[in-house]
Amino acid sequence: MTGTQHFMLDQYKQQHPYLVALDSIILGFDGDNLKVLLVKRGVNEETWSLMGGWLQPDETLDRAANRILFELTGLNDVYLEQLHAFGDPHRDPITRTVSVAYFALIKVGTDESGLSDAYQAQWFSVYELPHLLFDHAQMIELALKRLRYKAAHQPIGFELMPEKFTIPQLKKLFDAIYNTDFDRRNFSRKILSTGLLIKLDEKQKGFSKKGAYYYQVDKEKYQQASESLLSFIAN
Amino acid sequence: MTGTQHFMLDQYKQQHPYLVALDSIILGFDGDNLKVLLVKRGVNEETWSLMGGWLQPDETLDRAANRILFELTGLNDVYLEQLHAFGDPHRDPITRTVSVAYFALIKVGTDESGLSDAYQAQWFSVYELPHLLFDHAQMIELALKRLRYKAAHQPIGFELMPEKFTIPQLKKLFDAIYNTDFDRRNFSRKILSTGLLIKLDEKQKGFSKKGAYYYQVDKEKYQQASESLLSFIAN
DNA sequence: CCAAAAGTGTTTAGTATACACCCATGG
DNA sequence: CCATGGGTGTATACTAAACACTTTTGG
Repeated sequence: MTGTQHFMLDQYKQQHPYLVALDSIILGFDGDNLKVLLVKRGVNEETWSLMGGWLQPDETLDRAANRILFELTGLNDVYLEQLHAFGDPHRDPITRTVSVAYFALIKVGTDESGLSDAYQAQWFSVYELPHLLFDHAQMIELALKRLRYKAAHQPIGFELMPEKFTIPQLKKLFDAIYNTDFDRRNFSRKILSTGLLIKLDEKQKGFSKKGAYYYQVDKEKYQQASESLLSFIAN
Repeated sequence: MTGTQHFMLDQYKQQHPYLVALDSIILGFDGDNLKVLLVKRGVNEETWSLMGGWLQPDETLDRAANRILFELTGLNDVYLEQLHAFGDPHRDPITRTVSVAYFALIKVGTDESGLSDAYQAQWFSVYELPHLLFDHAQMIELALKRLRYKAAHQPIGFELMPEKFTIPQLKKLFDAIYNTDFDRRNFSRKILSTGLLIKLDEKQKGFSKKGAYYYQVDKEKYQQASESLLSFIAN
């Protein structure tokens, strides 16, 4: 037994360790456009970067991603899921790094105050990105694909909406995600048929003359729907 | 510039590096059941393991996964895609290791001869697994979820079939994947309506009295379909 | 009172499900 | 000649897409 263990340890010792980073694609919706939150890197004035950090010895990957997200946004209960591990030997020119990318969906406007000043964070339209560090552009692209895919199959879109929202607002989100223009009437019917929305007695004022009813997500049903779908879908 | 660079290097030097492993969930179909290929670990006679290995300094993750798969199976052109990164601090009790899991779909029976003897590999039904190393059971479970999900949305199932196959055989595969019993007639129509299959002039003999026609995948159309779907779906 | 946005209804086409029926052939 | 598995057809129910019409209200 001890012999075997020693043999194993030797096997392990021969291997090269690498730094493991986490990068988060933080997506938000401002009412018109799908946005991604980027931070400024000291390296180059014109290079932006995803929010990232290093994996610490006592952390799981999920936990590390949550910690890093919290450091920037001050938010804790955020939709966050692992996207993909990136490990090109030259992706980081300084040293070999494997980065596990996560994507987060947050409700913009809910609480911008939590945004840490330390990182000089800024929202960018996902269709007009600045020059990005390393393979971060690739990561964002993949995150968008995943979002599009998932939003079509599960009620993930609500994660990007505020607590109260109108159907026309929700349609705008889907239009932005798919970069298209859904039929107002069919969209409304389809969304309501999920039974996940609760109609409130309050109408939106100031935008349109008639005013649209506010809705909120039926958290219980949403939970169930997410679970039944998530157990079926990967992750 | 050099100042900045030095600063960055210091930042990097403070970080802890970890071993990065790759583990492959190799799935196959023997005509009746969905199987996973496991190897015996020296540690314990009764513990089996996924085929795995270490990330080498010059490799991308995909390349490393392919290499490791080749070492075991001798196969090169195999469906292989990244599944998920696993990084629990205690998943490997010997040392902290982050493992990037891949899942592979191979055509069983095509060429068993390539299987390296060095690893004592064996096929297990995915519904009757032995005791597994670390978090490998979890990895297999996730791979199955992903397979179920993907097979429902893209023509990925063919990767598990031999070059020539009959519709009833393909139905058996889908029955095995979903652990259900699809309607023979509707299944046939649905599959054929994809236009991805080419009917051959040959019938299967020995199994049924009438004999079922063999089909093969229309590689060109399959390629297109995969691309259009893959560009939409994550990864 | 009208323009603009919101909400409801209807028609039509396409797809999925369930099931009935015929075909081919080895024993 | 019939049991068994393979192949084709059809009636019905859903679901999705396209589009017309009515409602509300600020200016």
